[in-house]
Amino acid sequence: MNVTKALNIMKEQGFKYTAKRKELLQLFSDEKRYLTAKEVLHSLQKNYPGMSVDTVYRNLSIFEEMDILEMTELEGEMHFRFSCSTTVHHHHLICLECGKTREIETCPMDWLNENVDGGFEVTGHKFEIYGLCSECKKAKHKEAAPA
Amino acid sequence: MNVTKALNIMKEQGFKYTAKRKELLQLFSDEKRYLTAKEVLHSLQKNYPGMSVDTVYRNLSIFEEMDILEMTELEGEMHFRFSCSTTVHHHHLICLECGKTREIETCPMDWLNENVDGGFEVTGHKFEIYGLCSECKKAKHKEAAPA
DNA sequence: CAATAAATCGTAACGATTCCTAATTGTTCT
DNA sequence: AGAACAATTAGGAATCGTTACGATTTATTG
Repeated sequence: MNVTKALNIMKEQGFKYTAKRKELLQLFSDEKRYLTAKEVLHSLQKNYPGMSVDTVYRNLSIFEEMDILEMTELEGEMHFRFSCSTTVHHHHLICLECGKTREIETCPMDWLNENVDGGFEVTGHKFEIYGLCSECKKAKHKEAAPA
Repeated sequence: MNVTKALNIMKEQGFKYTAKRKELLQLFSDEKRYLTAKEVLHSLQKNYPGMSVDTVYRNLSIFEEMDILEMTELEGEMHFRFSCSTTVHHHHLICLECGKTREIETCPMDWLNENVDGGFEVTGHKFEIYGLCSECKKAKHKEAAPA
């Protein structure tokens, strides 16, 4: 996903172009990681001091419906990121410190689909691996054992 | 897990016996499915009209720390259930309508552990399959197409 | 049964998210 | 370019789940 592509999808779906929407998309293009609504708000308020929470939530929500953004819930808070470039189904390793992700292409459902039936209708699944990326791990160690 | 065992663990850890705690555990023993804090509160308020939210959350929380309850977050809300009898690591099929679950013993991490490293420190993972159990599926269809 | 610490109630506070209305802005059509 | 229309927005209030608090009650221990 990229800003231009996202703006096109937006137009096709009949949404209006606004500078704020473009900036929001640009933010996700720059920060390739999961962001909270609050992080998005604070970032955009640098250029648009009057920006309201409502605007952020509404736009995050419509972009997610258009599959421009991916959403997941981490530690009681919604997190958003640009949809991955790969169109194939995938999962993520997620750094709980900075929100950075790494893709995994294997999906556990491939192994299970056969055995699951038995009257249960599968409508979705979630597979996420949590931890610390190498950068945040280093930072933690430094902070724990200061010279 | 069962009520007696849970009460014993509670005692061992130095917590006091109260009628409310026993009733809360009994509820989870009867309802073998994920319940929200609100559902627990409403159920207990039948016998204890003055029951406060604080008490429910506090107890759910300590029981979860003692591994008497399992917790997961579904649709923005915490859900609790009695810990499964099997002590081995497992995952769940979860009915989003009624909270009933079915266990899966295969864990996707078994396949991935080898390939994941690369500086990423894994601290946890989540694998859940969502859908409708056979009972809720029937109920939905009836409701959708009334005679 | 008295002493003590834990548990509870009732309510207030909290943070994330949603909802509302009037004012503003982008788009379309001429 | 300008008028008309619908979509978007700001600002703040409302809601929801959850946590925090001081005062009171209760379980435990000796």
